[in-house]
Amino acid sequence: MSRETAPLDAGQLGAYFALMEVSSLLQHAVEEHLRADGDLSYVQFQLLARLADSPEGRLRMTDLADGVVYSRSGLTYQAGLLDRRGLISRAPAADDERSVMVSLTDAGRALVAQVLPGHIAVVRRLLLDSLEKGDLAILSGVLGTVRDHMRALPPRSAKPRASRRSR
Amino acid sequence: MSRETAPLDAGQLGAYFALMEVSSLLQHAVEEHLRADGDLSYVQFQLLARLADSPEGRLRMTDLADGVVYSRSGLTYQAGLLDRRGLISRAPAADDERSVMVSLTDAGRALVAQVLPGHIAVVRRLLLDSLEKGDLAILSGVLGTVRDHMRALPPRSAKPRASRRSR
DNA sequence: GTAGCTTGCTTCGAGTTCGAAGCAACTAGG
DNA sequence: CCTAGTTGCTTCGAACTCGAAGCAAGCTAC
Repeated sequence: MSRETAPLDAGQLGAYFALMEVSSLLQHAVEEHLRADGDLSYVQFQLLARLADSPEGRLRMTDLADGVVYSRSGLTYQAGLLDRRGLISRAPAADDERSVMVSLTDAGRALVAQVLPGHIAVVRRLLLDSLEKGDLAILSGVLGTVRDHMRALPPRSAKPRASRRSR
Repeated sequence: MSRETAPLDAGQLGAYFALMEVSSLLQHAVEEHLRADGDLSYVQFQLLARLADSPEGRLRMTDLADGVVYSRSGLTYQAGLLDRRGLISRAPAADDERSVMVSLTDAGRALVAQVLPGHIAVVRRLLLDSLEKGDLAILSGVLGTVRDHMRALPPRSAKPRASRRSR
């Protein structure tokens, strides 16, 4: 049995399981709140939040999809919903006719502002309150490293269609 | 603005985002592998693995659903699929006619054994390889605490239907 | 320029998800 | 026992998700 596929020891298993379970529970809790408080799904909130966070309040579809780890077709669907509700608007990019720039509308920005406090409260209650101050720093440090590591490896949404980087 | 809803500082935000992003990326990667290697979804694998892990190789539907943070109706659906493929079997519990005991079949156990090495390899490559030995222990310790904290708070699947604890 | 590629997005179909409502088996209180 | 409440699971409908296929705009090399 190679080193790659050798069984995981208790610590490794524990970390992996705990990670997936915590994120899963947290997501469910957050989702419940967002639905009640602003009639938003978790994905929708993520999209709006990411837009609100971006310097210009607008992003290309692809960047948005990659940001939230989401399929492109799924994004088209969700963008349709958000557009219909007047929370975002879409327009072809000036420099590239193919690209669609998604912008947050005032209503969208207002909705984010409306649900954010409750959202934060949930995250605090479930995640942050059970962390010591030191733990928090460690957690974000460690997970940050992991994320960069992961992002460096596989192109998620929009993987190269034919050729790979090296061939 | 109350303490509960005050904005999160950079460290808190970083921890929260990193957590959700890492789990999301990891899940997608694992899912891809499981699909290719054993025609299983992530949920299905979790269900089988949990059964394989249980002392008797069998569990009640509800416990299974709670274990993987999944809706009861969703579990019924997935159990149907797994049953049809001969990976699990279902039978009413002896002591309570309402309960359904789910058992792993030999085929199910074999399939878990088949996909496990690859599964481990993916987890290792994406998650574990980017962790220092010390980080790993810390991560699993911290997340373990968080999980217990979360589990203690809200009854996820199967929340009280009518009355609440206090009224 | 133009043929052949790559890229950005959408459409489509099939499969999956959830919560609400429903049904049967247990349980408590009289 | 009966009645009312609770619990375990399934059914149902509506919504969401994904990847494959499709289409148009951009790029490259001749």
